[in-house]
Amino acid sequence: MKSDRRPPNVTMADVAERAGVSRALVSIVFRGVPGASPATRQRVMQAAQDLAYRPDQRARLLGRNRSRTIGVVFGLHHEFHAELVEALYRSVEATGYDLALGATAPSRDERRAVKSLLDYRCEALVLLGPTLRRAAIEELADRLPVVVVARAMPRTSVDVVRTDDFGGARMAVEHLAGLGHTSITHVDGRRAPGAAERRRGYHAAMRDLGLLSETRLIAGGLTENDGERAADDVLTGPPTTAVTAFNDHCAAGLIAAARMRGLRVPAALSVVGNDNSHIASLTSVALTTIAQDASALAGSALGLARARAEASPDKLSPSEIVVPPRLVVRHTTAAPQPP
Amino acid sequence: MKSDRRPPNVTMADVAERAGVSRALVSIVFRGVPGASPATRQRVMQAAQDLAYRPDQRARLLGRNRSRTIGVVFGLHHEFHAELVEALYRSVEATGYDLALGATAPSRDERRAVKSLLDYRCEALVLLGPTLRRAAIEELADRLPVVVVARAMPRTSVDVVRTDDFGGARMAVEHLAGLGHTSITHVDGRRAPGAAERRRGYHAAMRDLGLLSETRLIAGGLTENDGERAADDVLTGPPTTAVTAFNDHCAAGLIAAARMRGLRVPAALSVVGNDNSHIASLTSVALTTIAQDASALAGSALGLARARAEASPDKLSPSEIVVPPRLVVRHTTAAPQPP
DNA sequence: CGGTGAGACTAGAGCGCTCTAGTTTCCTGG
DNA sequence: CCAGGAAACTAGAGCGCTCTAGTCTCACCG
Repeated sequence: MKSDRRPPNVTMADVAERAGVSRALVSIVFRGVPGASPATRQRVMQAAQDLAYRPDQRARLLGRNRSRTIGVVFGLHHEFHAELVEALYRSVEATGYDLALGATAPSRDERRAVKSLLDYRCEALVLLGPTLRRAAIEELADRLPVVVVARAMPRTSVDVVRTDDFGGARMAVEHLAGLGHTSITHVDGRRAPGAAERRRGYHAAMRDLGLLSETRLIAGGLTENDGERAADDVLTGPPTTAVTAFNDHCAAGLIAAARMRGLRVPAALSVVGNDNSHIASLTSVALTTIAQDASALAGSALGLARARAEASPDKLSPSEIVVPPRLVVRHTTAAPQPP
Repeated sequence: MKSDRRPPNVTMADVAERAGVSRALVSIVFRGVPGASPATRQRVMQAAQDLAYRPDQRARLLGRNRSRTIGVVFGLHHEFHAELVEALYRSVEATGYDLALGATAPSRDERRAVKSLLDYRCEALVLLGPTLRRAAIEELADRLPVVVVARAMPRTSVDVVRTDDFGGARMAVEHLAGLGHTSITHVDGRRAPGAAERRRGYHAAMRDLGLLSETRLIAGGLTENDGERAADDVLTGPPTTAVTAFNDHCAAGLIAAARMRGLRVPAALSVVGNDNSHIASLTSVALTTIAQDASALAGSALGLARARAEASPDKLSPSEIVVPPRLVVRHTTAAPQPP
């Protein structure tokens, strides 16, 4: 089957010649705009098929002076970003826009990713959980529309789409309270992005449930190790029957440490995570957690990006879209053991 | 700071004018080829800086009739692919090539990813663990150079870069034998890609160690659940002190089930996984496993892709590069408990 | 039956680069 | 003092598309 590989690229002119029409007509047909008779359309398509013609994307973009491309900066190793990217692909489908991916990793920082995307003349940038300095993001937003996803940026000039972390934390507490728990502890994420919001949500929920006196806050972190360390603090001191953790990893570490001490989860200790990471769905963990709505986040982000790309600069004032999270009940929460 | 956003794109001509030279000279400077005096070079660079000029990538690619772009198809949710992509970015750095990412996900299949990459006129395609039919891949390889990574494709016309699964399985067994284990069981991956190789490696190692009579093969799978199920078979029947599992997830499930039964790992049962997935490095799992060398795989893949992109078609015969894996010792393996 | 206008189609000028084939400048050696 | 040649620089034709401003055809209407 080693046929004529790499034929001297088939271009529009070739198709035009074979179909016996002008190049412009081929363009019309391929863009699907009016201006060609059905018969001709058919003929052109046939010719294109015969020659295995595919329009050159680069040239298209160059020609019409819009790239119709939206750049997405995402963390290669960040599993939730993967979900967001997938959702973005789905959302972009019907819009006529294209996605260009710029990956971020320990060995490749966001500036690099942004730069290469800029070189391809994206019309807008969607930054997933950017760690860039606020000023850097705003500077970027001076050059092209920027949408920040999954990071709170209070009082900024860029668009933000994020999950309601405050509400999510509240949901976790309410779920536990609903099961009958009263002494509910929060293991927080210290200074991690979102940690403050979740802490506040926890607090507000406890207050509203009349459990203010039971409020107990423990410094945690983002990793399993943080969770394990926090277990010491949780399990000593006043007895607690339930914990909401900053995220799933922290929760998993906590659970592992608790079980190591012979504590049964959820019988003796209920735990709610946050993020619905892959780890939460592992059957050996089966963590009850708060899930973010990737589709909604992606859809909103794309909507904003397009709106700005199409609007004349600075016509729209920056908006913040807050998406509600969802409680996913698995097997780490149960009614408290009768004493 | 809402300055003049979206300035009517600054082009090469603008830079040329400001520097008082021809467009061609600007091109020379930006391509870094000889033909400009240091003084001029300096002047042009300054002008470019003043205008915040960045060459339009699309136009560059169109102009020189080579895209110098290598397409990479990867699975968004496949964590090892993330590592490979990162390594590819590192490898591509110094080559003057660029990477274009095409993501694959449950809702976006490989054909889609390949198609969009093709539209950007990549010069070669690197497919990470493709699930495409063999025929589809070979057909693709008729159109442009294709390198398949992390999938064995015996007797094919495309280049393949993969890890030595046979050797990896052998390493796992030898590690266990070195610790003093003799009754070593293998929980396999049934028909999963790579499973057969690993099974064979296990077998060969057992034979070479004179442990053929201890050989015990149990049907497993790729998931945690498969591992949990396999635990039943492993723990009933003839006593086993060590297990090599098809992959880390299967191993983790096995360990969880074993611990659930009160069996101590590694004291009573040593377990070796395979792949060095994220889950293996979790402190609550800390799985001894076999790691693939992402850098080597990426480097080789890129090398092949470039070689083919540069060579005249079909000059090179297809090659298969097999990269040795590496044993990562964590805390699920130890010497067998004295009886 | 000439005028009109919609529909089908084309010529050709970009888009922002690259690159070949020059032209100009200036040094060097005979 | 000039031939020769390298180095510095420029003109202009692409690359493969899009899109504006046409031209041509032909049905339809007053």
